[in-house]
Amino acid sequence: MKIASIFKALADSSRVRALAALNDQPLCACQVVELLGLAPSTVSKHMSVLVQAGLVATTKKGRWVYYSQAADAGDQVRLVLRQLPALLEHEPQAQQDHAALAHILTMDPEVLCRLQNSRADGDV
Amino acid sequence: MKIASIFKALADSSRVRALAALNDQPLCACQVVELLGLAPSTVSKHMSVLVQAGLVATTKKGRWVYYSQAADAGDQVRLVLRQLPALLEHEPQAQQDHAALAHILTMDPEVLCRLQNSRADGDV
DNA sequence: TCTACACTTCGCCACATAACGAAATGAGGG
DNA sequence: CCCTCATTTCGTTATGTGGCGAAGTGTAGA
Repeated sequence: MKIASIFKALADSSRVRALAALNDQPLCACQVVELLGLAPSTVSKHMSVLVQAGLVATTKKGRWVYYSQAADAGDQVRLVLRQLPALLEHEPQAQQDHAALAHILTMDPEVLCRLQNSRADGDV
Repeated sequence: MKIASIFKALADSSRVRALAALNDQPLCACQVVELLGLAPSTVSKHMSVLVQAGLVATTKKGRWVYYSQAADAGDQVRLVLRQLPALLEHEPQAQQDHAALAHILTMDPEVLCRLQNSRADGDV
C-alpha cells in the first residue's frame, strides 16, 4: 500500500506538527528545530520521513534547506494535506504551535541558528 | 493530540485493511481473521487499537463480536472515515480485499469458524 | 584553499509494537 | 452445573522507531 507510508509518516505527532507548520509558508530546518524543541539530527530524520512519503518537498538555498508542503503531489497526498487543517482545528497543541511559529518567524534564520548554537555550547 | 491516536491506528496496513472492509457492512472477528490471514489474537489486538481510536465500534451478539465503523463518531473520526474510500481507490490491496471479502461473506460465520478451527488442528 | 557552519548520516540506546501460542474469559447449549 | 467454543488477555520474541551526540557533507565567504 502506498497510502501506508503516508499514514506512517503522520503517525508521529512531531511530524504532524512540522507538517502543519508548513501550511502557511516554507520553513528552514533550524526553524522547525526551534518549533519542536528537538535535536537537529532528530528533526532531519523526521523531515526525511515526510519527504519520503511525498508530503514535503525540499529546496536548497545556499547553506539552508527549506521545507515546504508538496505542491505537485499525487491525489492521495493532496487529499491528506487538504484535510489536515480541519483535523487539527481543535487540537490545543496545533494552536500553541501556531503562536510559537509567529514568534519564530519574526527572527532571521541567521539569528536563530546563532542562538541555537550558543545554547548548544556553554550556555544555559 | 487526540488526532495522534487516530493516525497511529491508521499506521498499520492490516488495520487500514480491516477498517476498509467494515465500510460496507459489519464483520465478526473470524471474518476479519479470514480476510487478513493473521492469528485471532493478533487480529483482536488490532481491532482494539481501532476501537481505542474511536474508529470502530463493537457489538456482542451471543458468542460473536461484530465490528463496525463508528457511527456516532466525533468530527475528526467522521472526516477520516469519509476520506478513506478515496484514499484507497487505487490501492491494489484494497481491491483484492474487496473481492476476497465478497467470497467470505457468502459463508455463515459458523461455517467459517469451524473451517478455521480445522485448519488450526491437524489439517493442512 | 581553508574555515565556518547548516544540515545530514551514523552509531547507539531505550522503548514501542506486531506477531504467535497458550491460557483465561464468558456466553449458549446439553 | 459442565462443556464447547468465539474471542480476549498474557507472556514472549523479533523487529521497528524516536531520541541524542559525534562525525561527515557540502556550500559560502575569508
